[in-house]
Amino acid sequence: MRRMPTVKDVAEQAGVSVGTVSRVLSGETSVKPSLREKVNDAIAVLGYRPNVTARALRTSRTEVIGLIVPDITNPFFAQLAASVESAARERSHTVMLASSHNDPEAERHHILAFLDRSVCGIIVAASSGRSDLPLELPVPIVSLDRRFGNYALVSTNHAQAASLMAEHLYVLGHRKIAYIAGPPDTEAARVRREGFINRLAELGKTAGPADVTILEGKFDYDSGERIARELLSLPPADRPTAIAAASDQQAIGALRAARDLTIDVPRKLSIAGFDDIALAKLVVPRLTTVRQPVEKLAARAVEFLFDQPVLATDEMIDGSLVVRGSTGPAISMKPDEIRKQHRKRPDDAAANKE
Amino acid sequence: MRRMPTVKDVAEQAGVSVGTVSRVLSGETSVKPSLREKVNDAIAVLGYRPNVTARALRTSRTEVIGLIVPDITNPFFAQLAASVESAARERSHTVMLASSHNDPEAERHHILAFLDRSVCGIIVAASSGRSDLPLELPVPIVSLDRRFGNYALVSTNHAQAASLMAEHLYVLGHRKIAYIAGPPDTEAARVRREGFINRLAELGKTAGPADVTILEGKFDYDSGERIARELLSLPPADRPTAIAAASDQQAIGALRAARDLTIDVPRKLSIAGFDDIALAKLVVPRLTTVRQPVEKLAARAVEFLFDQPVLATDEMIDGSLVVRGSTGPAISMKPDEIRKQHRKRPDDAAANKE
DNA sequence: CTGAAAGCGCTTACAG
DNA sequence: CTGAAAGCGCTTACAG
Repeated sequence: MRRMPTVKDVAEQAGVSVGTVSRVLSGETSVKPSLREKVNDAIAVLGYRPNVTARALRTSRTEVIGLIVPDITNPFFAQLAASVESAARERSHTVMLASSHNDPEAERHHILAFLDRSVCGIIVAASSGRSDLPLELPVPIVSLDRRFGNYALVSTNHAQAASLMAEHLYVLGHRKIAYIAGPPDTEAARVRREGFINRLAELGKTAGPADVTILEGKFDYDSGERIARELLSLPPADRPTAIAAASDQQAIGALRAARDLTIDVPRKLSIAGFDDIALAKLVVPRLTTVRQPVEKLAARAVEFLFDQPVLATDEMIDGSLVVRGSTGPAISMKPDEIRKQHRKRPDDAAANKE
Repeated sequence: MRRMPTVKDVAEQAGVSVGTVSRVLSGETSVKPSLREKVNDAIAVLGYRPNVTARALRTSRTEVIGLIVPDITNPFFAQLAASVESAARERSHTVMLASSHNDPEAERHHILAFLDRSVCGIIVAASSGRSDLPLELPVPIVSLDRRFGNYALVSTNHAQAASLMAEHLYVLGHRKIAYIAGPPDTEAARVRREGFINRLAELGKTAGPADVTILEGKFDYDSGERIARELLSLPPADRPTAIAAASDQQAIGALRAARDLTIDVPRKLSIAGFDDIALAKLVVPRLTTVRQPVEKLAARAVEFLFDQPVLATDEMIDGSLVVRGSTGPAISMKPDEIRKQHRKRPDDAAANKE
């Protein structure tokens, strides 16, 4: 519990003024090498570490980035948080992480708390609720994955990514498809959903229309399981042959439901997710999904904070299809029909992994 | 980007001195009600928010708790982090979260960064590597789940919890058991492992010894999958009838391996985990595991910071067995034998869930 | 009960 | 190139 050494201590030890100490600390080139050396020695001897609080007060600038995610318990956001931290570290910035528990009130609270601590920028993956901040912010802010207020958004190209999945299922011969959407008050959920059905509609003109049912839920396991259970308790003739979900968690929940009802995936039912969380390749069968470019997203969001406010435009990064074991040909289709379909879109395979 | 109002602005607006403003802010009772009201009005009018940086500099005290976890991407720690945040919020404290990526160097770095920001206390779930901090800390620090240095530890009673699992498997008739341990440089891994084999040894004296093989891995999915794959590629006669893992992630990896080798769980092989992460009940079959009392752990760790340094003794909280579908009777055992075993420990059922 | 003043540890014009 | 001094926004003895 000793008192920490200050610039004053260092100055005394080195026989210079505090101004000089401060200058070598900030790397000013104008300091005479002999003094610089003395100061550095003193710093080493005393084990001096600058007081960032004092520095922040003086300069009203810190090297910490505030990050808010809707739910740190969601593996996608955990991954995103880890990636943001890495990206920040590369610029030798620290990140303060807060979880809003999908509560706009908590979100607002955290933003204010960050501001109180004079973070140098804020990245927020918005909660589902309608959120807006009245006051003008003194620091750059950017939305990540889910738009917050009207701030610029760095996200996966959800429409493109979702269309990849629509295509995949259509080409496999599915014509009766259920889509488990995310909460409609999130932009990502809306865009994914539109991307999915629009592509399906387009394709419908080429090789026969597909029938798609949309069910809304949250992004979590439980929603997926509950909704899939409902869908699958329909008489077999009315059931979809494929279920696409707006998140891997939902898809894994759906997998669980199919399993409980002893419906064979992918033989009788295809299930696909969105995100490509670590778990996707561990479930049985392994989950076909769309990969979000998490590291790139995180890196761009961090860069955004530094580049502001020159560019304030949204940025989208393409997702990629990852085909694994949970999707397969539609049951009603004969093998040669499938082959025919596939020939129509030979580039599909390029996007696959594993 | 407006200048934020300060105590001085509030003082002017209210027609009092800054000292008085500060006093009403800190809730001092000595302020005359009429002045207090004026000040509160001024605060409201200006939308004043105290500058926590200045306050921290002056008092060298903040209301933020630093939390370091080895890997935020691990669902157990994500859950732990969320719980710590809740507990902190109840005391109107904020938490700064950092992930060490299991790197003692990063861990050290983060602790110093926290200290630089004068957090009021630090909770650390230690990385696997040998970690120690030379300097005396100016704030209380407590280990959570995994001991850091020599600091007091709040953790699940790993020995008790692991013994619960040993018992469960033994009673089911398993006599050839593999244990996937965690990294031996973590205390939790060592204690779980000892708790498991000790209890098995004890039971061995009552109804015949059990043969247990120990394999070491990390706590993650991949380790579990890799180790299980090795184990299960032995000739059937040499295979264990049950695999217990030191984490749910390992167990889920093992489940995956069993599935790939088309070994029926729990018919031919029982698999059990440790933690009870959200996912445990979603895998197929649902995972039998030991639940760690995450909320209680988090709450105690936070309290610890406030009570320090009066008590500096370790605190352990019991875990509980959660029996689901991934464990069953050993294949070699006849049903009536199992029933007999179960009668010996009728209290076992009380711990079960679902 | 309240105001004036010192000081937390820095940084940064301003002189020299 | 370097030192002395002001000041960031608070809190808290110290007077009165």
